[in-house]
Amino acid sequence: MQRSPLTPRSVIRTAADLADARGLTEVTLSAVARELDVRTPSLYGHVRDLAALRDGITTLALGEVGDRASEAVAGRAGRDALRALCDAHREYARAHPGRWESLQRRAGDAVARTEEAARSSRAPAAVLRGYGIPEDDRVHATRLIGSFLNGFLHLEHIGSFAHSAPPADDSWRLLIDRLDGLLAHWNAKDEK
Amino acid sequence: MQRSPLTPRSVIRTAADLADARGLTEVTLSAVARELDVRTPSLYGHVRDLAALRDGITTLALGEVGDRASEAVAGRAGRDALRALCDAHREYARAHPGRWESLQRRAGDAVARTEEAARSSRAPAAVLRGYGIPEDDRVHATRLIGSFLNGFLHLEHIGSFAHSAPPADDSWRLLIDRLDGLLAHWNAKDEK
DNA sequence: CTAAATGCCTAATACCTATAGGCTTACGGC
DNA sequence: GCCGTAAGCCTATAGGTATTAGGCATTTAG
Repeated sequence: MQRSPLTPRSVIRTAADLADARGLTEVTLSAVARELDVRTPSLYGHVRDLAALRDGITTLALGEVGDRASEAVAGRAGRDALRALCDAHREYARAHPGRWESLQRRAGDAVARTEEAARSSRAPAAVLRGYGIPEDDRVHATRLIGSFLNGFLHLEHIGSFAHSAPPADDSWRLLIDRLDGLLAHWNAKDEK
Repeated sequence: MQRSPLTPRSVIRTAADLADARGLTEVTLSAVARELDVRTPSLYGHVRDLAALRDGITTLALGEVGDRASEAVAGRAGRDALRALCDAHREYARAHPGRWESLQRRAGDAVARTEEAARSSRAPAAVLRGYGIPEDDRVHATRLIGSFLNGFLHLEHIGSFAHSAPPADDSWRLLIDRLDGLLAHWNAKDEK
């Protein structure tokens, strides 16, 4: 039987799919090798080690989520853009729980220097540009959105909202609009 | 040499300390056993398995952070209380990185039903009580604070803020005050 | 004083990562 | 067309991990 040849890309893709299907902790070289119908040591020709495989998943996810966010934000501004940005992340987290998990770990230094990492920060920056926030405060606002997005989705993912009413969905809509208000009146607040 | 006897508590404490010292992923039954100068299988008399050990760390951390938050919040209100709550969490995350990490995982169902879990939700509730937020919106505001706190500290922990100026500290102060403003004018916003 | 229970131990199994070294196949220079 | 080489898989092996089974000594209870 013909097997499609192994490549770093195909190995990492398989690992990412496995992560989505069974959780990031189930991603082992053994499991990936089984999936590819290959012996474990054969993978070492394509990825340096397990850490590199995980960093690969992280980089892949970073690029994917960045792309989707950029697409979602394109052509929108203000509240619409903010909602689209947040929803894009949330949908990605739902559709690809394992890939999302891979974004929640401390990755190798190399990951931060990838083109994917740079790409993933463009959408939030674009959204904020529409709010007229002073240059100096932009980074803080970026961190606010990042923190909220990350925190909410993470808490939702680990089930923190699961056992209390109302559904997380309600909070999601409401809080995004509150954040929109905060960003829209960022400067006004100073005058109080 | 006299060894202090093993108990579920002492095993979990040792595991938690190990997590703080070397990271949660380094917490293995082997490592804990080495630390306690005991053979690995001996631990099974005190913890069911590795998952239970991890859940034990999570429960311990939940209780500790909840206590510190409650202490910090006691006798304060409004912005002071919010700052104290946030700082208590941040200081705990810094002093006990491994225990903090243990709060970021999907824990067993049993953890959510512990007394510690209930205790840990009291401080945020107390803080919000001071803001005059309508009953129905309390839970959303709680989730906002939880999301921000969790997200910010998590991103800081994995190093997301490390390679861009200004220091995370600046954003921390500023964003907490912004959130205070948002909470303080929670109702006013409706009338815009 | 003895029997049971407690609490640690050794032994064994089944995975896992990782390295070393061998076999097969395709391909380019001659 | 032949042969050396390199790519890409393989087997074998070492060492670390969780977990279970069963043994032995010491403490505790009757």
